Amino acid sequence: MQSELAARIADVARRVFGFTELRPGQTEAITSVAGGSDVLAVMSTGYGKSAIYQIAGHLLEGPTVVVSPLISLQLDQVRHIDERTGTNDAVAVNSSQSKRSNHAAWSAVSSGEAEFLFLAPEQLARDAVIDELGTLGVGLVVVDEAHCVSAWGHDFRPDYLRLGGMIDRLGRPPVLALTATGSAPVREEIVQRLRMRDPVLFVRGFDRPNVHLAVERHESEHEKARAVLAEVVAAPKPGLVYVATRADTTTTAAELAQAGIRSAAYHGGLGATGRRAVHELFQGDGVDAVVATSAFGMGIDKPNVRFVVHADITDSLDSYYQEVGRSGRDGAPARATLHYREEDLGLRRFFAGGRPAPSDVEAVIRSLAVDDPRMLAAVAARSNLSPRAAGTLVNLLVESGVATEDTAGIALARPIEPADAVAAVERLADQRLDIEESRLAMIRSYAETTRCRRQLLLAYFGDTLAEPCGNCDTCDSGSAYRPPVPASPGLPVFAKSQRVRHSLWGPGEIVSVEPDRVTAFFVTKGYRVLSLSAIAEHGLLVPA
DNA sequence: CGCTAACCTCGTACGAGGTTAGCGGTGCGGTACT
Repeated sequence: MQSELAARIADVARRVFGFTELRPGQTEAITSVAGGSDVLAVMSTGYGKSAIYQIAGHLLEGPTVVVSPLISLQLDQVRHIDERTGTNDAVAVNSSQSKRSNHAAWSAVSSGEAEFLFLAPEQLARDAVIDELGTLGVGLVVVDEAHCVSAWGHDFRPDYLRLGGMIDRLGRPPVLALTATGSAPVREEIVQRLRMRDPVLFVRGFDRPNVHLAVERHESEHEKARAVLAEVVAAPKPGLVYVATRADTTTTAAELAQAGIRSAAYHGGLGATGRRAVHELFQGDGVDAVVATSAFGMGIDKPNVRFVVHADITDSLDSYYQEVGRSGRDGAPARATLHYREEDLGLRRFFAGGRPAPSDVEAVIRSLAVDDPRMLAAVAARSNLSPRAAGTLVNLLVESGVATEDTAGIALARPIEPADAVAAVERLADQRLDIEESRLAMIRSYAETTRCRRQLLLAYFGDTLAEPCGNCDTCDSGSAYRPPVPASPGLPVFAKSQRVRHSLWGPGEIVSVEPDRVTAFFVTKGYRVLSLSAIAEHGLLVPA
């Protein structure tokens, strides 16, 4: 039975896609998906995540829906699959295409000509799309770049948080979630939001030992800018420079050009044409450096990126490692340097947002007290809010238990005073701010540590590196090799991934263990570092 | 939260120093216009 499936996998891989060999992890993941299990695969870009759903999709009855965050990414994937198979095996439906193309795509899927349908979550949120898919009997739902669920769902693209309900409405076919990065809390949130059932977890190709890690600390903005320029001028090319604002992409790119570096600026405001032009320049080695906001990167699979320089700190180690992961994919030496000023954390705090306006919460509550229909669009219209703002608030209300959402729409869980709803939403928003602040604290500890950076980074992602890596600045300077604080006898013992309970912060999970302290992630508080002696003294933390 | 530009105040009566308002990321979809 098992070998029969293995033979079918090998057959589809070779016959349909021309793959002669699959990598470790790929076959296992395909086997799990084809056997009907939910799967979360955390694999670096270039490892071959796409092959998993391409082969599994063909093994399962019914079309495969691929949820993908960017239209440009969807079109790349469609082209890629169609070129490999030499057929119209993949299609996309989105707002960038004409009605006619979208109609043709639907026809190709319903006739069975196309196996793969690429959609953004906003498409899947439309009733007409769900209804159409319902008649087709979707065999597999793939959520590509699944970390977007946690990174974007809460405020930026609220439909990401609603994917779980949408998949329910499709009759719960197997779900395959794919991402290149995922700390334990991010993985957990993906599983929970997508309502995955007993998911099988695959983690492969995460560490990039060839990428040298370093942090340079600066006092003044001016000094930092000069150091960034000097580093990029001297570095082997090509590479990426990440900055925090759109304005900085332009000024830094101009300064690099002045220094004789072929460079281009990139940010979300450029428009589709400008963005494509920079992508193509970079991909074809037409520039030495792209200076970009976080908009640049998803879908980039360029092997020879020699450096990723951060002129500003990111909002989390998750984002940082994702951006760093764009370097050194060919295995040759590459450099990742973070230029750090404590003051730069302020902008990240601002981006983390604040509490929603009480009047907006009240408007949504009042709109839910009115008669049907209570679909999101109607709620948005009645509360005089944009669909996005309304979606964010509805997500908060549902999560705080004030409202419920099912296929019939959104409703109040019970009658509630608007002021009480405001208070409930504010509690949740504050909790989220606490968590964001704690994620910031974790990248700050990466920036400020004197121990091995890679050990700290991998520990954050739940990986253990027994010895200092030998390829980061703290290893170069020797500070990483300073003998660790010896464990004192009589201190409590915790293990990585262990479930715990804190007397104030409730349930959590141990992220990493050091001789004198542990880092844990608490659902309501985010990351906290606790000293073992304090735990012993006050009995604050116990196994759950 | 922190930076910057623009304005204000004080006084060495034109330049230094203080105060404050505005701004800052990620993309989908649909609509209105050329």
